[in-house]
Amino acid sequence: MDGAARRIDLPVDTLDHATAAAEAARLSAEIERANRAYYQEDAPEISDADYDALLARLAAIEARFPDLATAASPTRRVGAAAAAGFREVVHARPMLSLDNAMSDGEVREFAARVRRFLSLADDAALPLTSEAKIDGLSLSLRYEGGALVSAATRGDGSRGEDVTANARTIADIPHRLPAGAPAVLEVRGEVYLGWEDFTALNAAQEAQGQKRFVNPRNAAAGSLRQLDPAVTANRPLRFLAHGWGEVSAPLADTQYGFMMALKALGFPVSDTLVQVEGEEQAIAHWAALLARRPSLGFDIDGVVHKVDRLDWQERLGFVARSPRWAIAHKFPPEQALTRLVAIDIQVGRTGALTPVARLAPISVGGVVVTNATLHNEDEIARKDLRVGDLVLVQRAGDVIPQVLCHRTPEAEHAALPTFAFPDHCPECGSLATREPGEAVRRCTGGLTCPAQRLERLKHFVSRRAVDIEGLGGERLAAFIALGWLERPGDLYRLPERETEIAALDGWGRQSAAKLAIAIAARREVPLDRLLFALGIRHVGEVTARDLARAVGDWPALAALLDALVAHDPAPAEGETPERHAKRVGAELAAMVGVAGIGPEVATALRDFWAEPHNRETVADLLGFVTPLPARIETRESPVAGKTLVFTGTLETMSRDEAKAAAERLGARVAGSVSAKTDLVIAGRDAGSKLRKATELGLEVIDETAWRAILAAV
DNA sequence: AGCCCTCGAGTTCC
DNA sequence: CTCGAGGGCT
Repeated sequence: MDGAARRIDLPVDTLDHATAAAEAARLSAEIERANRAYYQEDAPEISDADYDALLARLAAIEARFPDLATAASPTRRVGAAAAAGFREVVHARPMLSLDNAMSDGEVREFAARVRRFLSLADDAALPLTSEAKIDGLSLSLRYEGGALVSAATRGDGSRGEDVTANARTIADIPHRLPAGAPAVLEVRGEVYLGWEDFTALNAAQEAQGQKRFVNPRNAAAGSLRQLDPAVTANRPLRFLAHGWGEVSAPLADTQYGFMMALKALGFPVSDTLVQVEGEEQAIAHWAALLARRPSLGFDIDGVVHKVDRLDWQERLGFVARSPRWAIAHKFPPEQALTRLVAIDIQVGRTGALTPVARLAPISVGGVVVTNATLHNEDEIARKDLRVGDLVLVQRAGDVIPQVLCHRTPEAEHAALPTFAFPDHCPECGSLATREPGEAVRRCTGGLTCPAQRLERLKHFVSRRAVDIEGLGGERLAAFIALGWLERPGDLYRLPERETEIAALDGWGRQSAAKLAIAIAARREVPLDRLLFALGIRHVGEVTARDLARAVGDWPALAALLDALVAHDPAPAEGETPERHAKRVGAELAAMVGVAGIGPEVATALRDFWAEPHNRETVADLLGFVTPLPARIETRESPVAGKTLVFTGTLETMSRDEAKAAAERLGARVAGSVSAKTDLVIAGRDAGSKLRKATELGLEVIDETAWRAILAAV
């Protein structure tokens, strides 16, 4: 940003035509350069604010001298593209990630899990497919009536970026499918760059005085996310299909058959794809590909094994964000030795003091690593890490660097001082303590600690919480320093200061207006997100969602919280404080009555609400924000919203499968029978739970009736 | 009481 | 992604 922001701009209306033309040319060049840095190298050279300022200045000049506004001007091209940006695409079927296996043993466990879930014998045949896992980026191609209509990146799995124009420039991707293709077909695969093409691309980049790409994966990512498809067209990107999303008519009844059908339709399919009889052959294939890795010509980071039968895939379904019927069998990660230069302490939003290793820069698996988390004080002690040590570093799952151990010669290591973990917060100086039995040491400063205050606000605006765009850590910190921001409600007061913000260093009128819009867009927030955003201890995304769905809306939640605070029984005769806390915790959990919320979480909820300061913060926030009632799944099934209990042995499906099926139908599955149970499914040899259900007069059905419910939906 | 699984919290790279 | 903790099952 050198010069750009500091340059003193003359008012546009005082410029003569020649000066304006010169400045417009200079601005255009500067914007083009920034564009290249941002889009092609994924390495922005100037801040968004500075970029906005350049663009705004150029637009102002062009507005006064329209003849300077050529068709090629960045205000046209970038402006148009930026307005559209990359459109968001909602995936018809979510794009999931895969569970990882780091060893042969974990692949065998995967196979055992699958057999158990399907109620197969331990030695039953389990046909799998196995193929190399390419280190590129996932792409979903949607064809309607045989024509490519959209191409989207994975994004967060449910929503990705529309890169259709760029995908059309990739030679491996068919624009039209032959007759006979399904009316709707979503093909998923990987976009990547081969080693030779990567080397050539970097040579070309260097020849043009541009930055080299770090690795083929980043180069492919940067190339696909070009705003100008012409640039993508010049990059030799390749594509390999490995799966599918929505399909109007099934193409086969096995994974392998489906992939062959895609091949017949013109999609490139990996020549490493094979059908195997079971996990042992899959493991052998993994070993063979590890040996072939150096001669493949492109990066792979493991092998993917999938259950071949599609009817089994369907039964297995999904857990959290990954399918139960596939596993990524990773290759051993690359390791490297480097020097531990320092250990810094970071303070998180809960006050947790986290040690971070500062490392002498070292290339591991194609990326230069300089930092790595050390988790906590015990971890440092366990590995006996000392500043000055030579340490072994690897990138776990090829992403996050970790320090494995030190490899310093003993005499040298012994001479280094042991690391003394601070007992005071490095940010605010407050005492930092450890709860008995806990691994983390926490700053006790609470909101008086500037680090905690900032981290809590960062959490509030983060994508998974309230999701206010354009507010990063630095901007938040600046607002806090100005005294404009202390608690979440203050965020909604920022738009009142729009003109003041526009005048700040690094801001412009456009960026300030954009911020005001982003904030205004979040005056209605789904209750679950809002609850998560409050940052109550132990209440993360999932718990917040479960709780919000259970209570429904904000008044109901507030009533529950009030009731928790009101529940304050005195200790019984001779009851120790620990026992008392435990008993009350259990009582609170029972009051909440939501699966997954036990004594600890219930107590955290009460403690949060018992704090007058927190209630004020929430009241202040609700002056601006309307919580949207959590939408309750009202699926068309007879068990939606009901609590089910399975008992006895099910003959045709495992307990896990039954539970997953019930949850798909919107039911909740509990472990024990109580008055809250709506329906009991009794299998063979049902015992005490069935007796209790009969005593309580609950509805009880057998497995046949249960299957009928499943079949009816 | 002990085990397994899920969830929460913190972090890295770009 | 990993580790630790909480919750629920056996």
